[in-house]
Amino acid sequence: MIDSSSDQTGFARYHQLLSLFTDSSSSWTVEGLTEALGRPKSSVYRVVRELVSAGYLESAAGARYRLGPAYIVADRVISHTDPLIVSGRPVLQSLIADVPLPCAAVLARLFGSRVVCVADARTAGSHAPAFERGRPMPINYGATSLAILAQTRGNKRERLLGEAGVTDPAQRSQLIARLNKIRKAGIAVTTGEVDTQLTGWAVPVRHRQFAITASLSVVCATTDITDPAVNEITAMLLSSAALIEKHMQLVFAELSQANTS
Amino acid sequence: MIDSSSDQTGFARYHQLLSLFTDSSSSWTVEGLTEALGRPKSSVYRVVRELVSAGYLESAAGARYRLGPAYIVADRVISHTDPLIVSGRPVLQSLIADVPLPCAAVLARLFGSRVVCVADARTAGSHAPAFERGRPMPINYGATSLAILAQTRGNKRERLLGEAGVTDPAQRSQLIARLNKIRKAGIAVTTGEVDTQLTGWAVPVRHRQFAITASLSVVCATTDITDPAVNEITAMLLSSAALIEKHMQLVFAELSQANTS
DNA sequence: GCGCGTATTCTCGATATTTGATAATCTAGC
DNA sequence: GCTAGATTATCAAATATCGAGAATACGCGC
Repeated sequence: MIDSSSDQTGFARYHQLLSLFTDSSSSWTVEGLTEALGRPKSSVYRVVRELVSAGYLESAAGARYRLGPAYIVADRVISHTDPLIVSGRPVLQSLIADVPLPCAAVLARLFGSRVVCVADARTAGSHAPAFERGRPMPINYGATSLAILAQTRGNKRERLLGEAGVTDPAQRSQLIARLNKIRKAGIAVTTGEVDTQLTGWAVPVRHRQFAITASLSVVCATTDITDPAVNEITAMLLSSAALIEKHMQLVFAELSQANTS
Repeated sequence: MIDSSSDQTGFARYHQLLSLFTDSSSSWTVEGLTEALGRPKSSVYRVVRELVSAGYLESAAGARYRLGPAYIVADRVISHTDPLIVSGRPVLQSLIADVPLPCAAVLARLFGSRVVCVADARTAGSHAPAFERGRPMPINYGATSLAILAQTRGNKRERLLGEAGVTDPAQRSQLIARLNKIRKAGIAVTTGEVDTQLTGWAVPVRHRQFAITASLSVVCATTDITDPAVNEITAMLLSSAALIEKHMQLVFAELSQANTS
């Protein structure tokens, strides 16, 4: 497979190669990379060597390469410093503790034209939802994604819908109607859209100055749900999201002060 | 601060900038980067823009930038596919469940001239050890690091000692004597070397074909320790390490088969 | 809304870097 | 030790980067 569409200059040269490493293709030989990128072996070797010495790749068994520990290190820096994650993590913990069912809590945000979970937590007996930390998911279904998409408008939303492949006009207007409802209700609820057995509730999480567009969700087995539990979940989600936003505001205020001093 | 020592070519140009983002300096303005890198604003802007569009950086409040979600996504790929992590994670869980004290378990490996934890687990009542996932630690003290350093020899060890700043001859020979003892004993034990209140036990974890040099540790509060617990911990560590190595061998066999078919 | 100061992108010729075919070297397995 | 495959070195041509300065976009206060 030869990718001749985009050019091979600047960071894209490295990014294209690194993007090839996925769950299903987690290690590559130089020969494989050569074919996938459509470039000569000597060039691929040079790029690989540079990435290895920076820790972004490392050599594995059988003349293969895989992603290196630099990512683990950077991920920790993010986990410790990202305002959304730092503000959200403790709230996720208390949220799953307070929900009266086995459940998972998910804090997710936009990444390009997809949604990625940045922090999650689960009670002991719960099922793992498809939204797990670091896994990019489609933006156009599932409560977690819809709660994010519902916050967008105008050009940005158009771009997202286009990149998500929502082209059919009927499908498109149906989705937009759904998003409007979600925006009005302040909460998104979906059953079996992402995980067949699970139901998700999601509310928006925002911070204007940080330019954060995110969502907070609770996911439970559909068969476990009771009416009083739904009421509790809804209330807890809303207050938890408010708590996260408030905490982000604190972080922001500290940062502003640090900047001026 | 101007860094004019190493050149600004190839991936290093991006890596140097990305390396500036740490726990204590998790967001930068372009002006700050300009000073830190000693390059003109227009060049820094270009590099930043490229990294933002790849998701390696993102813009934050107050004209600042921080590490982007690409790292979170890549970290998940590693967590799901790295043979050491995949083989080690379940073992860490059963290890902390079986140790009769509140404790943490740490799976760590070399990264450059430092040691990085790649997976950890803790029982409820335990203290968090300094070795946490993704945090680079010195190679020349603490059971976790020493168990790794003790596996090295010759030039590689020399390089590591040099880069760790072990230059004083007395200090150096003392360390080497320690490493030899550890290698003979098959286990490293240190008390209060990294965390003042904690004691760590660490055993080597290896895989020849994967070129993996790692260690598996248990860390407990020093005051909790009892003689029978020490015996149990030692035995469990050794059998757990063997289990991880065995599982990695399985992964390796599968991979080999996949390659030839 | 309007204007202002700052943040960011654009422009473009000189210059350093990347490129890639090939040769040389290293390495692991036998 | 030998051999096949993996990796690095070489070098002139092609190309991207560099950086100063101009132009534009953006956000905030009025």
